[in-house]
Amino acid sequence: MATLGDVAARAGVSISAVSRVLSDAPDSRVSAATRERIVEAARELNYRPNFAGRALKSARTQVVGLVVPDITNALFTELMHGAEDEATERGYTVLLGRSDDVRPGGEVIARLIGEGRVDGMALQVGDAVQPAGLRDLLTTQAPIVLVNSSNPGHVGSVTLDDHQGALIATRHLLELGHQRIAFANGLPRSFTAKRRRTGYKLALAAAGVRVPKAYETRIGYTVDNGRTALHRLMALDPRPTGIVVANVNAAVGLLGEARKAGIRVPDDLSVVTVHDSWTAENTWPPLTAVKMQFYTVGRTAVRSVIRRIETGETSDEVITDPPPELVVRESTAPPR
Amino acid sequence: MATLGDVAARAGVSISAVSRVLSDAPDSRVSAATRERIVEAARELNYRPNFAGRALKSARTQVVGLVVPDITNALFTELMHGAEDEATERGYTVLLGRSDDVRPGGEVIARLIGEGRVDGMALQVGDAVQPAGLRDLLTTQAPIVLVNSSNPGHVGSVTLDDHQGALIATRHLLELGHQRIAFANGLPRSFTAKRRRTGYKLALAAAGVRVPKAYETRIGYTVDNGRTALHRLMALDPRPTGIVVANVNAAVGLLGEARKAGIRVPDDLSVVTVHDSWTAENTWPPLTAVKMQFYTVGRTAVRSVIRRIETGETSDEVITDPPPELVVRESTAPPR
DNA sequence: CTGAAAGCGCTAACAG
DNA sequence: CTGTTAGCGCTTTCAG
Repeated sequence: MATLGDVAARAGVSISAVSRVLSDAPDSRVSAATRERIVEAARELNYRPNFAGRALKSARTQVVGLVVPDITNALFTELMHGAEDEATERGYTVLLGRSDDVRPGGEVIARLIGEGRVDGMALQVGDAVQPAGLRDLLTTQAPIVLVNSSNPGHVGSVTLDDHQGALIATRHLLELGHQRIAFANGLPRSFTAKRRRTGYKLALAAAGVRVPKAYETRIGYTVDNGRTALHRLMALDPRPTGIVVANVNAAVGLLGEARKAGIRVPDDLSVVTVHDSWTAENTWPPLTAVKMQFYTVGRTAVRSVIRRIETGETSDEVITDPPPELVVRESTAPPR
Repeated sequence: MATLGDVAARAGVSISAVSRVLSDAPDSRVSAATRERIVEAARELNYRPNFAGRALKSARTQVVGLVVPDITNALFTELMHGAEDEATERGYTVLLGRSDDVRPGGEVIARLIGEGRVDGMALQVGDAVQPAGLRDLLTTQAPIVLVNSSNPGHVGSVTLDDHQGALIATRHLLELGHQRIAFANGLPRSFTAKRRRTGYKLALAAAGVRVPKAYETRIGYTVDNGRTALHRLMALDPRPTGIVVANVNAAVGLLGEARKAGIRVPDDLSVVTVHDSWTAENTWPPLTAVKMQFYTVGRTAVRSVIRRIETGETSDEVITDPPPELVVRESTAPPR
C-alpha cells in the first residue's frame, strides 16, 4: 500500500504538503501546480490513507458502533439501513455488533470503546437485560445512545412511539367491533413492553372496554413466545375475539399456531401486530400491522451519537414523525 | 484511556516490559514479581491496548471483513454466526459489510483493504453481479475468499453443495410420485443457480423423467420473484404437480401467491425449497426444505481467509459435511 | 531479567 | 507557499 511518503516522493514534494492536500484541509496553502502534481501522484499510486495511522494521530476513527440484540431480526435491518445512511452522509462508518442477553452488551461496548475501535455507540439491549446490567454503562463517559430502551441515566436515547403503536393496533380492533381484546406482550421487564402496554390499556379505557387480567400475556417477542401466547389465550373462557401482538415475530408464531389449532383467522380470531416487516406480508393470512419507523430510529440514533461525539450534547428523542401507521391486511375482521 | 506508559509508570517499570507481559509474548523474560506488579497495575487502570497503535505497528488489524449482499436475509444470519464463532476462536473480529448489486463489493472491498481496516475478506456477491465486475477483484493480491460464488481466478472460494441440495429436493418429489416437476430458479447468470440447475436436471434424468423446457423459470431469489414464478408456472399446460424452488425466500413468496390464487398446497401442488430458515417453519403449510449448511460456510470461509492471511495458502472448498438435509414438513405430498 | 530507542503512517504546529 | 519535526500507542530489536 502506498503511503504519504510514496506519494510525496513521486510528486517531488514533502510529506506534509501531501497530507494537507489529500486530507483536503480547507486551507492547504499549496499552489495549484503542486496540488495538481500531488493529486496526480496519489491517483497513480492508488493512494489510500491508512486507517490506523490516521486514527492514532487524531484519536478519532470516524466509526460508530451499532449494537443490536439480533442481527437476524427483520426489524433491525431497517434500523441498520437508517444508521448506515446517516453515517455515510456524515463521513462515518458503521461497525455492527451483536449484544446477546447473557452479556448485555457491556463487554462488547467496553472493548469497542476502550480499544478505540469506535468513537461512539448506538446500543439496543435485549429484552431480557436486567437494569443492573445497564448501570455500568451509565457510569461511562463514552458517547453512548440507547435505542428503544429506557434512559435510566445520563446517556442519550432514541425510542419509537411504542405507546402510540400499541394504541393504534388496539383501536383498530375496537373499531371493527371487538370487545374481548387480548394482548400478547413482551417480558414484564422489557422497556418497550411496558410502553406498549400503556397504549393497549389506554385504548381500551378510552372505549370503556374492560377485559380480564389474564387477557394480557407477558411471555416475550420471539416466534415461539407467540406460539405459547396463542395457547394460553385460547384456553381462557371467554375466549378473546381479537389479539394485539406486541411484536411481529411473535405474531408470526401466534398465527402459525392458530392455524395448527384449527382456529380460523380472521373468522374466529382477529390478529393485529405492532411492527411491520416483509414476513408480515407473507404469512397466511397476511398480517394487519402497525408499521413502526425503524429506519428513522437508525438515522436518529446515529445522528445523536455523532452529535454527542462532536459537541458533547445529550438528548432523548421519541420518533413521532412519521407516526406509526396502520397497514390493514387480512388478519383482522369484525367479530362474528 | 490508560496507555502502556501509564501502566509502566504505575508499576514502576519500563514500557517495553509492560508490552511484553500484556501482549503475552510466550517469552516475556520477566520475573514473576515484576509480572505481578504489571498485571495488577493494568487491572487497576483498566488498561486496554489501543487498536490503532497496535495496528499501525504490526500492520495487522486482526479483523476480517464479511461482505454479503443482504444482511436482512435469514440465511446469511447463520453464515454470520459461523463466521463470528470461527473468528472469535482464532482471535479475530468480524467487520460486517453490505455489497449491493450496483457496486459488486468492489468499492467496499478496495476501501476496507486499501485503508488497512481489515486483514482479509470473505465476500459473497449478489446474484445480479456481472462476471466483469468481479474481474477487478481477482487482480488483487489481497486475501479474499469468495463465498457461494464461482471462482473465476486465483482467489479462494467456499461454496455450498448446491448441486446436491437441488438434487435431494427434486428426488423428494420424484419419490412421492411426481413427474411434472417444475423448477423456480435464480437468474441465469447466478453461480448458485447454475449449480442448482444441474442437480435438478440430474435427478430428473436419473429417474427417466422428462419435462417441458418452460418448467424451469429463471427469475430470481426474492420473495417477489417467487410470486412471479408461481404465476408463470401455473399458466402452463399441463400444470406441474410439484415445484422445486431454488431459494427459501422465493419459496415463501411462491407459497403465498399460490394461496391467493386458490391453489391448495400440498393437495393441488407440492412445494419444496432449497435452503431452510425460520421463515420456512412459519409459512402455511410449513415448507418442506433442504437444509443447507450456511453456518459451516461461515466458519469455513473465515478459516480460509485467516489461513490465506497467515500462510498465503489458497483453497477452494465445497461444504459436503454435514451434507444437505431434507426436512419434511407439510408442503409436499403425493400428486393426486 | 530489564530498559532505551526506532519506527509504523499520519497530522499539525512551527520554521523558513 | 513549502518543508521539518514531534508525537499519537504500540512492538521489537538491541544493549545493558
